[in-house]
Amino acid sequence: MRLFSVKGYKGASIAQIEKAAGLSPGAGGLYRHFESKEAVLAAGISRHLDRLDALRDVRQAMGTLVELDAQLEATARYFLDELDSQTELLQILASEIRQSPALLGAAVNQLIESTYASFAEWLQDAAGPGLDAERARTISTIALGSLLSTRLLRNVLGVTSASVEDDEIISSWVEVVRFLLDR
Amino acid sequence: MRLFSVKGYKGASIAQIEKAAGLSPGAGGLYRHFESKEAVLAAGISRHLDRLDALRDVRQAMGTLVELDAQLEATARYFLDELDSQTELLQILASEIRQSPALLGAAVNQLIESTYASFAEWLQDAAGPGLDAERARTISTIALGSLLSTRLLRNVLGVTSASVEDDEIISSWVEVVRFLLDR
Amino acid sequence: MRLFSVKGYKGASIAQIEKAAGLSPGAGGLYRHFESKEAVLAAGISRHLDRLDALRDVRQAMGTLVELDAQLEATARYFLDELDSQTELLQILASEIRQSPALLGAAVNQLIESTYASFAEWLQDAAGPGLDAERARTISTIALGSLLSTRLLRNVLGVTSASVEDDEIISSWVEVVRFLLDR
Amino acid sequence: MRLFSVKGYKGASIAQIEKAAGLSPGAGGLYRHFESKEAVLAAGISRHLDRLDALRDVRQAMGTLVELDAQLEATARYFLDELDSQTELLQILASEIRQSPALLGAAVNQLIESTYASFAEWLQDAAGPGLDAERARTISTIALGSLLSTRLLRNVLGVTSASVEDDEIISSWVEVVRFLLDR
DNA sequence: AATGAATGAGCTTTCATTCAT
DNA sequence: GATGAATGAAAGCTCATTCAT
Repeated sequence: MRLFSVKGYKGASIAQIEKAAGLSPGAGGLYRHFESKEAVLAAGISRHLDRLDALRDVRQAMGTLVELDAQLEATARYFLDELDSQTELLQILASEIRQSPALLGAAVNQLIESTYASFAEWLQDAAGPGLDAERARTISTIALGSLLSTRLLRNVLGVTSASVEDDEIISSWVEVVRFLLDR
Repeated sequence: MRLFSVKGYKGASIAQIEKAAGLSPGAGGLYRHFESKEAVLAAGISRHLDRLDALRDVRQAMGTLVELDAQLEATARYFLDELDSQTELLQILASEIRQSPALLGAAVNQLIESTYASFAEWLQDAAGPGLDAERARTISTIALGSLLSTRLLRNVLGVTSASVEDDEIISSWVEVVRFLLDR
Repeated sequence: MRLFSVKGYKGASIAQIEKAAGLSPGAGGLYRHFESKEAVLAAGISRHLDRLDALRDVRQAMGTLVELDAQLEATARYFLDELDSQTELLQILASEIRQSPALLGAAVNQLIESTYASFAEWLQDAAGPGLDAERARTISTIALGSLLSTRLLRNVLGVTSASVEDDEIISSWVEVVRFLLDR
Repeated sequence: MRLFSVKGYKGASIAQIEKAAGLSPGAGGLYRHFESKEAVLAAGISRHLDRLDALRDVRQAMGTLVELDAQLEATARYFLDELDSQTELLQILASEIRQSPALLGAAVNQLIESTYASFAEWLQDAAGPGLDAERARTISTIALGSLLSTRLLRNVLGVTSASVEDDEIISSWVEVVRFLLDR
């Protein structure tokens, strides 16, 4: 997966993968373990997805925190950390989604959709019955999106310049979510 | 550029590019016009960048609008439209940045950095002297990031599920920026 | 011919030849003047051969000299000079003779055979009736060959090391030819 | 090496080499054994050079012969035979020396220089202290050159016409060397 | 289970040659 | 007479995949 993320699916040759796996490069030993190159990618994606169950429920980040601000801050940090730990997967998805939509489409949707939905649900719980589902969904999109964009820019698009500190982002982000909830 | 964005740099063969350009595929006619395959990409990136001057100054979207809400809404719509019109470029950047950082690095930074900086400046103008540069930069990152993420998800990562309507996003986004400015 | 001698027939492209001839490279302007690439080589060879009439008669080198030693020395110097001035042709012949034997075979034979024969005749004249044709031919081969080899080594095989001065060679060579004649 | 000598380095395609080696032409199977086309030539040259140790010491040709004439005749025949057996190498050298001077330069010098030097040393031994090194070197150049030229003409330049029999050449050549030594 | 070797297909690039302008 | 452009063919080389050992 590291090779796929760095060199792209086409750019990572079977020989390189074999070498990285401790097999003799170019000997085809990989085919004892995978049916084809595409199966290697599929298996890698699948393994990444298994680890993603965690991200699906952003709520768990809050643990036993009771204060809203603390809950939100924990959520933000957890979300950013999870995105960072999934950098390889995101890079592969961004590169190959248009070549293998069937294989990768499910992965993206699982990664993003369930996270957004989970946070929307939490928002509704936190705000009480005054917040309808659609609006909760909108707030979730805006709120998580502003965090997500920092990671997509840095980890996927390779933007290095002019980044704002995470602490700055998070403290303003907490205010914004509070504001959106209170309204 | 369409071929590069759909199939990736390695996946788009010279023969396919020639065919798409009306040349006989595989005959190398392209080399009368470009020195190498990489030069084709460089020229395409360069041409895209020339068109990006518009995006650099998000302020121009507001035109003669005087009311703050209207200004912000125009800005949001303009930003989203520009991102949509640069879909190809974003897809290529996301796919190839790790292979050709020298060639593409400038493009990403020009596209993103100048836009963020420009919006931060506008925020300072709108908020008056109470808003320092660092905080303006933070707000710009959060605000534009939440819009940007919708486009990166849809256009780059291919996320199709569960998108919220632009109108919903924008109306909440305007409120958020107002809140951040007023505080 | 310079290009052919330096890069070989295959290595010298039509575009390079056009450029060297002041035509725009790759435009095919050369085909107004020659029917094919091979015709360019043929014309070049032909032009070189026209200049070779001189070499055919080594006798002319001696001019009005009467003393045998002086005649021989003049012959040797003339022969070496001619070989040097035909370096390009020799390089091309050595490189391409096996590809275009029909085209180039005549050239080599004209260059060498007539020279050897001419010197053999002169030897017979100089030695008087005691020297039969076959032996004159043998002496010519040995004598001219020892001069020729220095040029083939240096100009065709690119041997740079350990060459003996021409003056040394020539003075011993004159002695050798005298010895062969006198016997 | 046969292909290189007949068609030249550029003219011998990888596909032809593969075919000649029993591989399926154009499949690139050769690249499992050589890094590049140039490496094939380098390996071939290197293998030829290993066999050239013999030629370096022309003295060995004389074996236990005691009579000078017999020694010289054996030397001449040995030298001519070695040159004939290195025809391929000489043809390649003559064709490609100007394209790959680094690769081939060593080969020519090893082939020629050491042979000339070795014969010069033998001449000094045979003539006694009256023959200084420079003159021995000159004689070596003239004597071996006259033999060499017959092979370069025939094997490298493809001259077919008017060759003198080896026996004729050798018998006169022995006389010449004797004369040069005795003087 | 692993490897050296092989192969069909395809890649980027070069080139001799042609041709409308 | 010269040129920009085009093209069929072929070059060197890479690679996913197969297979006997």
